[in-house]
Amino acid sequence: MTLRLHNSLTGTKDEFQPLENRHVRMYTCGPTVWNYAHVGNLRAFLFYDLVRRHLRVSGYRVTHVMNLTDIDDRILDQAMHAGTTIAEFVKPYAQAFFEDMAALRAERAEHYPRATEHINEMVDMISTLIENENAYIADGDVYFRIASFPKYGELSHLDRAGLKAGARVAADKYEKESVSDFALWKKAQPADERIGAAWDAPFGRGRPGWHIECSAMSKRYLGETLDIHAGGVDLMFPHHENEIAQSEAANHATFARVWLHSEHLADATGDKMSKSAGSFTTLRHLVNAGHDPLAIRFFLIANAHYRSRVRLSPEALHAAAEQVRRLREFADRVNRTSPSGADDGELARKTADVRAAYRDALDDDLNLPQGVGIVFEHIREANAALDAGRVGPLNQASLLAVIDDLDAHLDVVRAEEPGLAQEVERLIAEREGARKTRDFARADRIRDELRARGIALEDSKEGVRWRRIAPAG
RNA sequence: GGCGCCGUAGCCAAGUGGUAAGGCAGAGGUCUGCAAAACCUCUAUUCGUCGGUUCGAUUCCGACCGGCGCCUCCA
Repeated sequence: MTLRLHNSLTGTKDEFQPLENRHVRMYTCGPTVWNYAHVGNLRAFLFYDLVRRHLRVSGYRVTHVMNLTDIDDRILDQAMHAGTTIAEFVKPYAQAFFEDMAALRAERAEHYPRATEHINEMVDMISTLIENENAYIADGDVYFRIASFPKYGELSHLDRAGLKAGARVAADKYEKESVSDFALWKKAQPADERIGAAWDAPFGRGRPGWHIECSAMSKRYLGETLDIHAGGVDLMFPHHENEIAQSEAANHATFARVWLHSEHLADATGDKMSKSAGSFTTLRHLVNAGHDPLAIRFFLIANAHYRSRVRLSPEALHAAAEQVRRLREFADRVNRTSPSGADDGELARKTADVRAAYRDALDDDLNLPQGVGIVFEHIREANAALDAGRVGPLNQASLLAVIDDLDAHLDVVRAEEPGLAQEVERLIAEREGARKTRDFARADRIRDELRARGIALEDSKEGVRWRRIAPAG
């Protein structure tokens, strides 16, 4: 099967074909660094990670750009209150974003452009739009003239005539020609100067509107036409719609050929997780509550398909952690096996089928949950074969390949575990001594102590194994 | 009001016009000094409700009930 992706523009799963052979240009909407990212944001970012990983697995070279929005109204407000410049205010949150991404094992994008470092590109694009009469200046602000772009609304399939009258459309504060026209540039206010949020431009000193950064920066790093543009569903309108209008009006070229949108993460009550609504959870919250970042990663990308809503719950997180544990357990076991007998032909055939089915699941609009199910089913059979000693050298190699296939997307199995503390080794040896003298009370006491500290012991024919678990209690 | 999504076992969840993957939780068993891990068995005659199309529908169509999203802060 070839890769098919659900394109929001067409509303169907379409066969994916980049413009340039074997090379994909992808732009994804990154964080606005005005606060810590919440796990809903992180779900979208890990979705981008899944896309790029599967593209690479599929043999493409990927140039992936993810922006950091380091100027917007919220940042201005917060910096103003904090009495700092926007650059200073944003710093810890930008750093936290990269820390979160690393903790969740997201691959790094090729570029992480920041809005404030690309003011020139934005000014150039706005100038072009003004020249083309797609934009106009009104009292020092610059607006995009939606009436000049007939395709407007094509992505979100919104009929502007049907918009709820007055819904969240602020009363005309400026001299806009139409309420739907959106700001490309906002005139500098005296307070903006104090916090480093104003720049010179031919059309007046000010700061960029929200949408223009993505149009300008994607062009700078990826050219006029993107193969893939991704983001959360809530960005479809107006953000992505506005990006299309700006870019296509300025460049006279298709902006993005495939649009991917990931669904929301809901909070425990089932409502959308949202900062403004006050109900959101950060990665830090979950980690402090004892959740393993890798279990969180699994939950966010493999518990449900990216286009369906998921509800964050302790039960779901626990189930994810158990699945990660089971995968690691299996990989470890296959690694430890020293195959003695001949290969099992039936097992070999099934393993090959599973690898193909897994690949097909991912090719079908990145259906990782289905892929995971396919692999787990095989793990049960493989474990049974392992129990029966029916695993030969080729079987072993192909079982490891199944795990590698899965881990190319999941990346939770090979992630290294912390080293074994010398004290733990000493305690294990001590317990072995006790067991040899059949002093089981002492042996059990040592095992219980380790368990309380998050180390589980397992006795097997090959010796004592240990692994990290959530500390008891 | 406009546009759209969802409703599958106790929980999470995949899925197909031909008779329900997988995981978690739970019960019993094998193995073990006891455990753990692993495996085996069991846990939805049924996919929100009611109609329709069809030889056959969870899957297509319609209505209804329930939950949710977007309609210029938002991943």
